[in-house]
Amino acid sequence: MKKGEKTKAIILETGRDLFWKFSFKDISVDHICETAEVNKGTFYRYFESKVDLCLQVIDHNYEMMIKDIFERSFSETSDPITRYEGIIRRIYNLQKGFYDDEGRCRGCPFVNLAMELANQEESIRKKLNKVYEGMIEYFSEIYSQAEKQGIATIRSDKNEMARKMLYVLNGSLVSSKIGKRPDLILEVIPTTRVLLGVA
Amino acid sequence: MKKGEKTKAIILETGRDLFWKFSFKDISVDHICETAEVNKGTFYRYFESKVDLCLQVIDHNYEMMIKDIFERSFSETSDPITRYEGIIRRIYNLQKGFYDDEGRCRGCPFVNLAMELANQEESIRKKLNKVYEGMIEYFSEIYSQAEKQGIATIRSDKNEMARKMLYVLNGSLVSSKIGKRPDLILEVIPTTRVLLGVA
Amino acid sequence: MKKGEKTKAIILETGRDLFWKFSFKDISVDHICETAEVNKGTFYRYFESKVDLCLQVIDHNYEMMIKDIFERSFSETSDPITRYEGIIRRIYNLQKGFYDDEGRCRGCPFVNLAMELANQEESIRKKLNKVYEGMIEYFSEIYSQAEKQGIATIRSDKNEMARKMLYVLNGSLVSSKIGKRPDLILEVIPTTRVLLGVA
Amino acid sequence: MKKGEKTKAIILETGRDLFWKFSFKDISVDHICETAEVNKGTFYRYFESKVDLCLQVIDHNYEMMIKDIFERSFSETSDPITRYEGIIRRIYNLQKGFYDDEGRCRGCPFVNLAMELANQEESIRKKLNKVYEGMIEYFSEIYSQAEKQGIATIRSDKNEMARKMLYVLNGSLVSSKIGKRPDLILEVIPTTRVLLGVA
DNA sequence: GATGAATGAGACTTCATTCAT
DNA sequence: GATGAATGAAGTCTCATTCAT
Repeated sequence: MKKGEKTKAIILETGRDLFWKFSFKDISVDHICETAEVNKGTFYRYFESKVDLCLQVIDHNYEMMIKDIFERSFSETSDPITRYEGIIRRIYNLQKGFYDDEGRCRGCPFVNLAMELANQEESIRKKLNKVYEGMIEYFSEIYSQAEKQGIATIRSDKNEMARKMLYVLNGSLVSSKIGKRPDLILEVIPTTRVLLGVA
Repeated sequence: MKKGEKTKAIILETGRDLFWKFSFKDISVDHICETAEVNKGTFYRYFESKVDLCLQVIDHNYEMMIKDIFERSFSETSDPITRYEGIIRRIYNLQKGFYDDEGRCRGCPFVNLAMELANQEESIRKKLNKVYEGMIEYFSEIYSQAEKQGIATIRSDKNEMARKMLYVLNGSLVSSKIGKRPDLILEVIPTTRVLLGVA
Repeated sequence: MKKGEKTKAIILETGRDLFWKFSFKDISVDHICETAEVNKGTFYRYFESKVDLCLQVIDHNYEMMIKDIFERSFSETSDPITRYEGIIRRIYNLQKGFYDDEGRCRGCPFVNLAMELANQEESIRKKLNKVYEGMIEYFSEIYSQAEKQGIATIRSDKNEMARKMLYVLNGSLVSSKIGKRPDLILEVIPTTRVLLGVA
Repeated sequence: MKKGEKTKAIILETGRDLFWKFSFKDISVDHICETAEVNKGTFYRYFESKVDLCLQVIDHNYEMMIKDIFERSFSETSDPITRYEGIIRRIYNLQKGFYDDEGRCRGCPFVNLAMELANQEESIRKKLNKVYEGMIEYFSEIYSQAEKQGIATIRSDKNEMARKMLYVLNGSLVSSKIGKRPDLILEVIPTTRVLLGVA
């Protein structure tokens, strides 16, 4: 890794952390630069604008989520329900970690940005929409398998079912943030069992 | 209504509209004053700060939601499922209206503010938490009745069930905003039927 | 004059002075505010942007030029040639004053801004174009009278002749600034006599 | 031409083009480097500073003007009036070309820089002053010949007459830029005929 | 000989809030 | 009771230049 790449990576990681912990509008470029210990000119050498950083942060978060949460859960087992529980448990562990460290849940980095910016920054809204399409594919896969194997007894269009699974998850993340209650995320597991018709 | 009260009401309504249409940070006090056609000095006569306005906007939104959405749906019928569908349909109509007028869904005014500010403005987070406790009481009531009447076949702690109903609703509002798809809100109805175990 | 008007007038006069003495790009809003002893927020209360100030400065300069140079010269006499000489002499006196005070000629405030900004700020170019149309009307009037009275022996379209008179004047202002030689402006008088065919 | 010389020539030509098309302050060193496709370090290897580049651009422009406009017009004929007309026509053609390509006249590269920088960058002012002294020599020569040959009937100090010829030319270049009217430059020809007293 | 990285000052502009009338 | 004026901190972003390879 060259020097420049390292600098960019530090800025990216700093933005990722601060935007998630607080919000997009609450964090200034100055703040990011101070935290990352880089010059403001350097920031704009690597990112066209604050929004551009945000866009790249979303990409970065997406890649990490897929790798550390979805793919890891998938690689552990081939049972779709266990896979799903692995995903939720990992999300819970993350928020529980934030809660223990910071006294509050950070919530979903995608939902946070979406609610803050979707109606003002079209580029961000579009990217977040694609993020959720990606997640829906994973959920869709889980449902398909569960349905094929007779574990899930409820018949549905697989994308529609995946969307519903997403509603439950995102809704619980919202509540856990508002209520400072990471435990609520665990309620997603039995809820989704009912949704899929798993005994 | 006295002149002063009227002025305050105009500011409150303007804040309600703009914070919802855009976001808290995107709307400046200047912008509110220009739109409401009041002087900046006047603003600070009626509201201690921008956050104070926001707090009162939340109260106002809550009152309107209870009156226009929940109570109206309750007064129409005594059937719990029909009541629930009335609530969702009213929420859908609202977002559909925004979509037709503005080309996008505004999303839930409480979720929006929560995701934007919960981790920075504790006073706002607390108030939003109470808002959802209020909503949960309504959902709890619906479930209790449905369960008592044998319409809902799934047994659960009523508050837990109400929370799950909220997850589905809030999750769908998030997705409808990100995807500019008000129709997704209607998916809440069948989803919740499954959750409650309604035939 | 109300307080606000006074503040605006101070900013306007400061901008007029600094833009003329230096240039548009060399003078920052900060610099103007410090010189005018007003807060930056106050600046933007009265002017939408730096370009907006510049536009109003041009208007202000134009009004002053018409009043103090053209109208005054016209009111002194009815002889067109004497009127013209009055105009040039007043312009010379102005630049001579700058030269004595500051060691250099400021040049024409309109030509300066035009050369600096015409190809980047269309709004400024357009306004400056109108300024010169205004000046051409005065020169046109002078020529018309001189021609009617038989003082000017050269026949020409009056607007074309006025434009030529403007070329000589503006050209001399350019040279006086580049050469730090206010005296060159006085050469305009005999030059224009030849142009008009005045004995 | 060695590689280094070539690199320097590219930067010089890029600066020449951009400073003329826009202005000195509007063009950043970054912009020049990107357009010239050279590294910023390389820029500062060949030029001490942005002002240094500007100084060399002026020299370069001067050499090109002398060669392509003045010398070429002189070599075509020995008649002083035809020579003069050749100069003006070439200047017109240049501006007409800019107008056709870019929708506007660039104006005189010397006048542009002078009005923008004369009062802030003494080194640039001085160099521009010398440029005009050079031009005056050519005009002086034209007048001398015309006067000697009896073509020009007006008696004058030759340098003074040359200065006046310059005023007309520069003034028309200013007007053509402000008015986006390259045709105005052609008015210089009859104007100067009157000035010289050519039948 | 050339490159990419870094710097710090400063650009224009907006903010929530307070003060004086 | 209400208005317009003023404030200073902070916002995003660009600049000419230098440094370390």
